[in-house]
Amino acid sequence: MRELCLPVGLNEQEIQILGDVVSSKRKIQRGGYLHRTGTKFQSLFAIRSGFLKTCALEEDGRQQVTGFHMTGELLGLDAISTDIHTCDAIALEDSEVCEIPFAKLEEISRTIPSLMRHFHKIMSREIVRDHGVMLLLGSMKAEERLASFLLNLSRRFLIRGYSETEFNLRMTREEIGSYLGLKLETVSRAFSKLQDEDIIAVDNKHIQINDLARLKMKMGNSSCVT
Amino acid sequence: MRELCLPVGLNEQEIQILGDVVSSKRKIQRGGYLHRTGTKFQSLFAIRSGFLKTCALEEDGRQQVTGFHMTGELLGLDAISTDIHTCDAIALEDSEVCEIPFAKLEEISRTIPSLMRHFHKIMSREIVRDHGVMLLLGSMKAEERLASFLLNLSRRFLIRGYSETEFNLRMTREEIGSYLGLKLETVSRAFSKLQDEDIIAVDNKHIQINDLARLKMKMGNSSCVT
DNA sequence: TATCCATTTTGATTCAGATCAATCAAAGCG
DNA sequence: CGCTTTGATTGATCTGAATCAAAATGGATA
Repeated sequence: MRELCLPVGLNEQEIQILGDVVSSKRKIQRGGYLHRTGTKFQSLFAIRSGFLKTCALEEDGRQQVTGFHMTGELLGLDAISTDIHTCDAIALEDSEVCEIPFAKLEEISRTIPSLMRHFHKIMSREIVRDHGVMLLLGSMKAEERLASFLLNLSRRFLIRGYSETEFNLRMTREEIGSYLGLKLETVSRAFSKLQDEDIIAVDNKHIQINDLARLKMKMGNSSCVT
Repeated sequence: MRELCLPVGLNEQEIQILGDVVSSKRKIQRGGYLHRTGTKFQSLFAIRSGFLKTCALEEDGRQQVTGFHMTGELLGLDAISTDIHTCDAIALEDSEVCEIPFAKLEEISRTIPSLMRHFHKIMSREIVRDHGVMLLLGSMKAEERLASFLLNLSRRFLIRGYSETEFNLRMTREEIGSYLGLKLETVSRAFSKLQDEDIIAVDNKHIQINDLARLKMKMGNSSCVT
């Protein structure tokens, strides 16, 4: 329970109540679906371990990775609006999630104000995150996007107690490209460029950040350079 | 009260309770700020009339329009996560909003389940909307983006009882460009192109859609054309 | 180990949109 | 009523990323 994203600031009894709601755990193999676009929404999913991507797909076949998700994050928020999942959630490595029946969560959040409050903050944070991606897609160049992406991963690994300068990517260049609004070749070139400048070292999926400061520079200095 | 976005499916007594919470109305002149990035978050704002834009701005000065908002929509959802507004909200025409103290909304939503449910749907819908914009920014060409934008406006005007084929834009080409991840010249050219094809008629801010069906085609056929 | 398939890298070329620049129209103002 | 400012359109040119193509690498499997 403790490792869930939700119980922040709850007391023992409240955690107990929440624990009764978070009934089942589910394992998803690498490549497996946690949920599919168009299916009925029942539950949110809290990631206990692993790594997943979410993909939106339009009627016209257009498809895009809308996010990469790791331990402690909550999936399914988009489905609340229509009770239908609006994206696929696919495991990029073997993963484990807790299923949280949404109706029950709403019910108990009525009696635990801090839970409700926290849940609202999580939804709001997702909106803020999306605005950040919109900014990235709308105004950054390829290299800036990749730098931003790597720094984002770096920070999230750090928070979870892993190295912020050395990690393995779980996704392909194509998936990164889809997320960043770039073609996979462009992603590859951007990696090579950053490596040539000794800012990072790339060995296929393994990333070593040599110079965090300069990587941060890469992200936000387009206006300064010009 | 009735025209607010929140009271969907509430009974008389519940509407009464909500009405007590939605205390003050506020008028904002064209060009005025409803709220600013970095200021303390207290309240959500329900738009009663008018038209506003929200702008995210990064530390590095980068700025982007994250949305255009009209009657019945709810502003401020992004600020719940940190209790600080993460964007500017600026009126593009004289507007009127209802202030909804968020703490009170959370409180009464505990006693009115349908209100809580509805509020969650509104937040979730915002997430879905943002994913749509991400898709647009990540995978559409200029002309497709503009078509998508016009159709979105068209639908929203229709819902509010206005013409879906004839309306006045409240924002400049530059603001449209910022929202769509394009430069203003590109927006202007895309307008001209659609006009040359007799799909729309443009007279400065006045838009007449001559062929809704073909405009929809424009939006989603990049894969078919190729 | 050899084979196959997916993934990644790199190069050459093309193209959509950015940038630079000029013109024009409408609105605000002394 | 000119004058200035702001916004919009259009043209010419440049550039970053897409596209097309080929080779290299890696992992999975027989």
